[in-house]
Amino acid sequence: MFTKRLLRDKCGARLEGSERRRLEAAIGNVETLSARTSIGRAGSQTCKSTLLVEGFISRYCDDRNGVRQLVAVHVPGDFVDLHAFPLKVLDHNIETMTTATVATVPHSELDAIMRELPGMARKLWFATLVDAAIHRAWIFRLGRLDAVGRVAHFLSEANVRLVSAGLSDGFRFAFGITQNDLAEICGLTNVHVNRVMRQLREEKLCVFRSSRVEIFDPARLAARGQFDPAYLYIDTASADPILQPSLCS
Amino acid sequence: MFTKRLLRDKCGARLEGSERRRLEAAIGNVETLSARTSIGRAGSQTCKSTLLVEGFISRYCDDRNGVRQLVAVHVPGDFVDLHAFPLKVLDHNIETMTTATVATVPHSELDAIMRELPGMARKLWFATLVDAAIHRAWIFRLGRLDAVGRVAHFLSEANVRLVSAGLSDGFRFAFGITQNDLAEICGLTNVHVNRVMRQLREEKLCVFRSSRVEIFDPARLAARGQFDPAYLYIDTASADPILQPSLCS
DNA sequence: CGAACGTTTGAGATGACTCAAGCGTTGTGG
DNA sequence: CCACAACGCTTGAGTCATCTCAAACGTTCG
Repeated sequence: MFTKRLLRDKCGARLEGSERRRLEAAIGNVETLSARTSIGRAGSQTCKSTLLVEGFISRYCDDRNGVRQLVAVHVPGDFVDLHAFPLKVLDHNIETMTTATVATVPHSELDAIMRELPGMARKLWFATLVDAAIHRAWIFRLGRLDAVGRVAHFLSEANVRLVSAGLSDGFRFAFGITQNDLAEICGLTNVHVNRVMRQLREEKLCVFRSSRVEIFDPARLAARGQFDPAYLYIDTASADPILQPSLCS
Repeated sequence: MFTKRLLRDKCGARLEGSERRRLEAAIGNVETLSARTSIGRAGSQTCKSTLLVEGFISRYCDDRNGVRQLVAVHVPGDFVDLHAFPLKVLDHNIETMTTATVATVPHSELDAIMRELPGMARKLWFATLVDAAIHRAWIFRLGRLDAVGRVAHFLSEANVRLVSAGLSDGFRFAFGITQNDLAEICGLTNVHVNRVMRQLREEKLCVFRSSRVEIFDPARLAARGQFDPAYLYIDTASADPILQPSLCS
């Protein structure tokens, strides 16, 4: 089943079996896209939303000179552009960061789901609000942390989200992005990200090599980035305890 | 009527008369708070949401040393913490920036409204997604603009939002915040904000004096901050054309 | 009138940037 | 299977934007 991570821990409550089945039935098509494929452009109208099954997807704004600032990174299980369901018009661009498998859900199906399953409206709304909470954490990261702190904060966030998705054991995970992507996430230059990575390596906090992140000390990394996972609204009660170590005490 | 600006231009469609009446009927109490009064704390549970009638309210995160990063500023008509309705737990703090009049809506009333008026769920959801779009613009501002650009971008945003609320004529508006607030919004120090304001004054873009902002050239200010109002999702068709000049061509 | 608060200015320190070059890895076509 | 191109990573040197610390000034309000 290609949607086994579907919205896991992202709705404030587990999806009921019937809800998950209905959502999966709503999927129009599933396809695998190569890295750096555009999925949506700022200003464009849209009548479908995208579930990320595998890989990573970014949302970003271009500045006047074409320099990017990422505003979100999505992990498998995320409803990448569910906000486009009410908004209809995108205010930013969406692109695969890696090879990615995506499932498409027509907005007409979402309308039907909201009519048929009264609890789903609240759960889908919740999922978009978690995205907003992550946006707030990114604002904090850019506004108040230095370069090392920003990268430490982002990698801590990625780790917790990937643990929740079942794609990290809490210490290492596959992450096929580049130092340049990290720069566009953290509001830095790729040159400086490189120096930051060296520092994180020398301080024995983490390494990022050949598309894999290894975190030697999640608690110290989180402390360096002032990371507190509360904003991710992961329901620790419903989550598999083995996959939910206390990373940030 | 203290809620005449209620959610104006924030729902993707105008509120119907019946919807506005129902929402006003849901208001529990209205009170005027002095500046710097806390309305909600990170980590706290909440069972009501706040409509801002008059004044300004901030949402912010504290860093380890108690330094603030604002993640949102609300203008009259905003549903300040509507996101707390689905989320229930706050991930940040909320505080008045100025003397402010607020109306409180219990979540039980919002539940009732969503049952009674089927169109409202979508409109309230929309309003929270506009907040998220503003968050994204703030991420862009912090990640990719220099100090002058950040302040120019924020003041351009404030101007357009206040025009929409009927509180700016497109060139000047009352804004009872301090340079230190501006610093906490733009991820700068108050000393540097002061130098930025001098530069904006010398370049004849805008002045901020005795709690009033005057923008001499909205288009040039917007250009300096790479500001494009599309992310505010203001429905220009339904807005009063006199209050919606083309500020950022 | 005095206290509290916000604004303004200066001088020196520093974190991140720019530009430039070299190195390592990966994938591909001859 | 090698060679080369493309891409990403690494390092250095010099510059610049913003920060820190410190002090003085202006304004508001009780």
